[in-house]
Amino acid sequence: MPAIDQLVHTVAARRIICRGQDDLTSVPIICSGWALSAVMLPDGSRQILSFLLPGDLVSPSLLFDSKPDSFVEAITTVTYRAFNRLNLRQAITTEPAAFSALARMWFREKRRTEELVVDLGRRSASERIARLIIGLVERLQERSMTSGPFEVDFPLRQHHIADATGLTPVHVNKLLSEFRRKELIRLSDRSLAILDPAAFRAAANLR
Amino acid sequence: MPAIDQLVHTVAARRIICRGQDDLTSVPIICSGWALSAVMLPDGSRQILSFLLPGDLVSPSLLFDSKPDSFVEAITTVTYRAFNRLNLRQAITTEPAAFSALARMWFREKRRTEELVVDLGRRSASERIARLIIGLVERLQERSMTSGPFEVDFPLRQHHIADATGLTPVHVNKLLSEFRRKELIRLSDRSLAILDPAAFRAAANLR
DNA sequence: CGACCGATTGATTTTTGTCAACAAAGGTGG
DNA sequence: CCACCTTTGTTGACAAAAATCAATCGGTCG
Repeated sequence: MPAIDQLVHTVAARRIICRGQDDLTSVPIICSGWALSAVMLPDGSRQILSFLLPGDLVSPSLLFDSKPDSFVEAITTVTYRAFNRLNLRQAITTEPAAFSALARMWFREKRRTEELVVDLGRRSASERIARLIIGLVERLQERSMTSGPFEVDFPLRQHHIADATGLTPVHVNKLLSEFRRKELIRLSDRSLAILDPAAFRAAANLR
Repeated sequence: MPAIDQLVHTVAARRIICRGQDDLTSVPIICSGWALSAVMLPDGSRQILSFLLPGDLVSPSLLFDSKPDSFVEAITTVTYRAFNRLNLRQAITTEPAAFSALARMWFREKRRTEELVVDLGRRSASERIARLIIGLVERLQERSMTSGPFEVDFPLRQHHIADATGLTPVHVNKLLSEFRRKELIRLSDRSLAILDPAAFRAAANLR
């Protein structure tokens, strides 16, 4: 990744944006598109830690250090802006506002990661999938990235859902089919609609 | 939890030290004993997020905010020191050394949580248990809390291991029995020894 | 003593993964 | 534009992993 500040970069779908091992001189912020942050295991399987949407800092912790075996990959075509790492770090230590902004981001990320731990540790496969979808829809709503009341563009493949929920793609497929059969959601052609929000939240064990 | 700074508090095993909902005026640091941080689910099951050993700050994020449904519980008798939250926060924003100390703690915690995500999402039950045990032994070694080369005091009950690894106590029991049968570990009377470190690490898929 | 907690074990069920086959969609190079 | 190849989604049969249920037993603590 080039180190030039402020320049907008474009990455095609399925390409890697950065790896934990890279010594990063810049911190990317997503401008458009979806990305994922994941850990690769030696056996070839992987665990997605988070999905990154426009406005997301690519791992706040990258400000300080990198992480082994973790990487960020584009799901759709992604554009991002690279900010100078040292400059950001400087801003954080000198400006209180920047510091608390960072603290808030860290906080949100931490909370999301811990919710993921709870989901993976203590919830059923269908709960995990439903919660993942609802969480993403809520984040898209916050960004006004909706195409209808409960309808959004949804570029994830079933294997993304599998890698995020700790399941196999085949099993994800079967459970999504079941959600469709029960008319809780509609999902086709990269478009998702939650048809029965109340019932779907119930399936996710929310509210 | 009283707000008096620097005072050492004592909590009996199985008692709650603090809850996320509490508006905390102080931040506890464990002086002796083991504690756990966990999330409770409505159905009564729970997910342990981390075990706290002497020297650990009870959730660095408590410096800024609290978290719903998460709580800290004593496993053994625990003593902790309560530090004033605002003072600590002040120190962090004014002293660079304190700031980077906090950043490092945050970092370690983040890394551990993400490793937990990977374990829960992508590893088998026996790998999870072995990794949990090895991680704890390593942390105890760092603190010189060992009673032999690969031997430590180990106050966890099987249900603690179950709640940390997202398994049932019954299943944990069976897998621990298998580790014992294979003579990888010895575990009885709150004492743990890793008899065959190489084989046990292999079971954990480490190194 | 009696109640509870924790560990253990076996039988059985549920959940999830694996394997295999196939079809639709989409991109690529000729 | 077509032929080919890869990716993605789908389905069914079967296997493995883990949960559930149930019973027992030994401590520990009022």
